[in-house]
Amino acid sequence: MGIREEHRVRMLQEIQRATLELVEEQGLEATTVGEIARRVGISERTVFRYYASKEHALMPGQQGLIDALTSVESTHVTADGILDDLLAVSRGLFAYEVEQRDFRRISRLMVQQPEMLRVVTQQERRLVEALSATLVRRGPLRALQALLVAEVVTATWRIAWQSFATEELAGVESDPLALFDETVRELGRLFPTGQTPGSAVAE
Amino acid sequence: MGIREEHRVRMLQEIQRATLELVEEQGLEATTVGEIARRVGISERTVFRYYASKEHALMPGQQGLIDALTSVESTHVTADGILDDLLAVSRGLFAYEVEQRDFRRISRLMVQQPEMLRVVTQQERRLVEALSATLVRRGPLRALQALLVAEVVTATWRIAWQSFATEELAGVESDPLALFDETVRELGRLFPTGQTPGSAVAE
DNA sequence: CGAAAGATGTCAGTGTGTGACACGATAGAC
DNA sequence: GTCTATCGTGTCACACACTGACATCTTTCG
Repeated sequence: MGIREEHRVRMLQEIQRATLELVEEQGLEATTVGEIARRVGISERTVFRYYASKEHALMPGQQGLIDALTSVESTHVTADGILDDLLAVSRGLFAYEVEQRDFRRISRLMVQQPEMLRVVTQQERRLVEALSATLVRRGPLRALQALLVAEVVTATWRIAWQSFATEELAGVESDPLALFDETVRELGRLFPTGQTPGSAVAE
Repeated sequence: MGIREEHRVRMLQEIQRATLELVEEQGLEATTVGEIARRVGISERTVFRYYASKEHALMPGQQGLIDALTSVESTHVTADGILDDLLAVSRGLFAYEVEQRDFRRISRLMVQQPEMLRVVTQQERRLVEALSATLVRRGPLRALQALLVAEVVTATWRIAWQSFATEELAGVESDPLALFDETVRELGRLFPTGQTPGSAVAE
């Protein structure tokens, strides 16, 4: 594809860049689509032709994470085995993403502006849906298991990210891999025996 | 408090009832605040004086769950012990809630209209924030642990709820307690040994 | 009773998001 | 290289979700 595809990619980038700048300057709420359009030099209408909403312009979505996770071909047949594989891929991608400039900028925003966490979790819904659907379709997992695995992977990613963002803003230059591992480790510690808790208690 | 408080409670109920009806009839997107107002017989402006948004009118929030969980005084000092206590309380509340009429109606909507799941998870953000904040404030848990516990409790509730809703819509009349227990059990099975997975893999 | 506080409707305004149309630019056929 | 279908863009009109301000009526409480 020639000029057209090229132009489209550039526009997507320009709009995202402008949005990111404005949100850093004024916050998400205070930034209007009109301002974004003006900064890029296009009409408001055109912004919506590239991104479905302000939020999408800011954070086009975990498409990379979705693609990576839904294309994992696990050799395991148990839920915990598949989870391990997915976490391993997430771990690698996390270490890579964390080096990207925009990822860090969004991390900062996530800690500074609580509204941003809403946007992140919102986008992650798509990941949970896509991943659990994939797992059910081609795996030996039941719907409940697939959903649990997808939610755990997503939550792990988000919490590791959030922790990283918090530490970094506090001035600590931490190792992303170590932080991801610690998140997974602590998560595992929540289930020491695999027993069902609370069965004896009622309301 | 006399007439005023009484009237306020009634208005809250009436608006919620009207919203629920309309969303059942037409879906969330298709239902406008104007319609809600008209059905109750009040002005559009007044609807917003009772609920911050259409979504809040439909589902005033897991306030019950938030209150119940943030007031749990656990005797345990480890993350997994506290998690057990919180899950036990959730379990009891789940069994109770599931008997409520509106809870079932919302359950049905959750399965039928995918947009609804967005609303639910949205509302649950407040729960995660409130719960993790409480755990950090008065518990021996580090921020990361508190966040993990809060996310796990929330996800468990949501998944159990979702499973229940799915089964019920499929015609299966299932035992909510058993379903909640199964969700917790499967979750525990995802972490059989507590080892850190994937440490050897990179991207 | 009378004054302060609260609830409601109306009105005007901002911001998001969508459909329709016209116009200019590009791509591929010839 | 022209010609035509397709695509990108701006403009306009519109629907809907909210918000602030004001006037009016009602409840509360001294």
